Amino acid sequence: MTKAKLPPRGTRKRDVPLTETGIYAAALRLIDADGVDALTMRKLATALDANPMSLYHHVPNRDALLRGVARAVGAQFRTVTLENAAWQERIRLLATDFRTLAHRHPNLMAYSFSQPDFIQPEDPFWAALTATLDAAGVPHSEIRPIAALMCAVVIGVLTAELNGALHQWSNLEPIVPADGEEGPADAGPEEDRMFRLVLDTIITGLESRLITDGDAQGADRSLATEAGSWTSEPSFGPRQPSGSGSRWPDPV
Amino acid sequence: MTKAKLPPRGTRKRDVPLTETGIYAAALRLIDADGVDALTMRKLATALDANPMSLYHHVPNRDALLRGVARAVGAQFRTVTLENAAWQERIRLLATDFRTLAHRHPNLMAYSFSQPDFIQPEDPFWAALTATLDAAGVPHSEIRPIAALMCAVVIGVLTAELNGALHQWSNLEPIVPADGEEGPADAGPEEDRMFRLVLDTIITGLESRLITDGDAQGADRSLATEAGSWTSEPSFGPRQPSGSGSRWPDPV
DNA sequence: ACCTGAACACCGTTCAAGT
DNA sequence: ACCTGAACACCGTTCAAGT
Repeated sequence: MTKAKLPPRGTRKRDVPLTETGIYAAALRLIDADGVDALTMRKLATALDANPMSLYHHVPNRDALLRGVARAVGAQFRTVTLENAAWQERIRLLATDFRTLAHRHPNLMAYSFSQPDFIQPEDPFWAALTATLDAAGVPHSEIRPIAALMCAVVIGVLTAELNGALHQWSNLEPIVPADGEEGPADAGPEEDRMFRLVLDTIITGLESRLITDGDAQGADRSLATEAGSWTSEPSFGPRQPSGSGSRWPDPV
Repeated sequence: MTKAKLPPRGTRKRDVPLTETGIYAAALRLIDADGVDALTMRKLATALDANPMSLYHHVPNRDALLRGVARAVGAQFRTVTLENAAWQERIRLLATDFRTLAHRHPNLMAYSFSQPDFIQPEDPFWAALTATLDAAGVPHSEIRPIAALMCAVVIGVLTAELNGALHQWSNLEPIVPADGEEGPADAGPEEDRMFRLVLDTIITGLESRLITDGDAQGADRSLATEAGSWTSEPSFGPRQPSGSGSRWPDPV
């Protein structure tokens, strides 16, 4: 890297030739800031201090650009390490990692979630999910449909969380304003609790189905004893993923 | 513009002044045909045989137009009649009616599902859902979060069905082609089965939670005896909503 | 009151021409 | 090989002017 060639004057943003990955990185920055719709080939070019038409030398078109950004970000996440914990915990870990990624780049993920090819058969994520369902005792013919449904469910809940629908729906039927000022506080912990609630509910539902179908080979411990109650406090719970690799973004 | 001046081709589409509802109807036709992104103020105007700028006299802008179309179509559905069946069946009915609407206008609903204000507190649908959860014995403080999560889950599954993700994910890991030609057939019945599967799973999960929390006042009958098995045939099942109002669109 | 033509400020993308 | 200016075919929307 030749540093001797100093930029002409002032803040030149790019002293290096255009690269596909560099274009993706700049696009991700713009998407994080203003959303996918606001990302424009022309605005991206000026952010890169380049001519708009130069981009087309590295990226076929805008759609391919977005796909590339989504793929690059997804690669951050698809390297989930498996452990030999109970399948319930492994599913929880996969889902919370998914959610962490959604929190990190909400604008991009809201777009990615609407793309049908967001999850690919080669993804380590898909392999981990299907392997977990297999370990749980799901019959082989049902593993892929169940995995697909779980992806759809988690994506649906995350989409509703990201666009604010979850929060708005939970607060429907506005309560009459009492004397004290009870602001709706920050949305964070309540949505944490709701996410755990869906996860627990579908896991419990899966367990029931596995047990009903005769002895399931992998589901020997019932979650009934540790099932959270309706009235469990949002501030803490026994359902925290036991720090086995799921790290949460700083509450902003 | 006098009537004597006819457009070149004889079929004049509009001999009546522009109306807000007429604009919505024409917009819905275009959306059904080509999707929301392809709906353009200019194309809509030519479809109505009007000047593009005339539309702005009845509709503030394109966003308001789309909201209006979504609201008009949603009103078709939000008049769900409640019965006094078991809460499980009532939830199934609400969900399948939702799905019927999604099948009738897939392009529009794929857009509506991404709008956070698609479900409003005044909707009969929301009232029916919360009343059903209340009847099931869900504690009052949890009714709205649970209803919100069920909406998010159903919307997630329907979105994945509409954009083909559900079908694609289910067919991941391509099977080695055996001797016989086992084509993937039509996507319809398999997705019917998957939709019932999610519904049953979350209903079973809810039942478990209700029973675990001590006696739930409304859940006296267990679904265990009628719970479908993993290997139930897709062609029929005991889970059909008993013809109590859920009508399916003609399989196209 | 309702409609309209012209115009503005944007888009994504093509293409021939530069170096 | 990489880049670029000009241009094309679209957008949503504003606005002054028509009837």
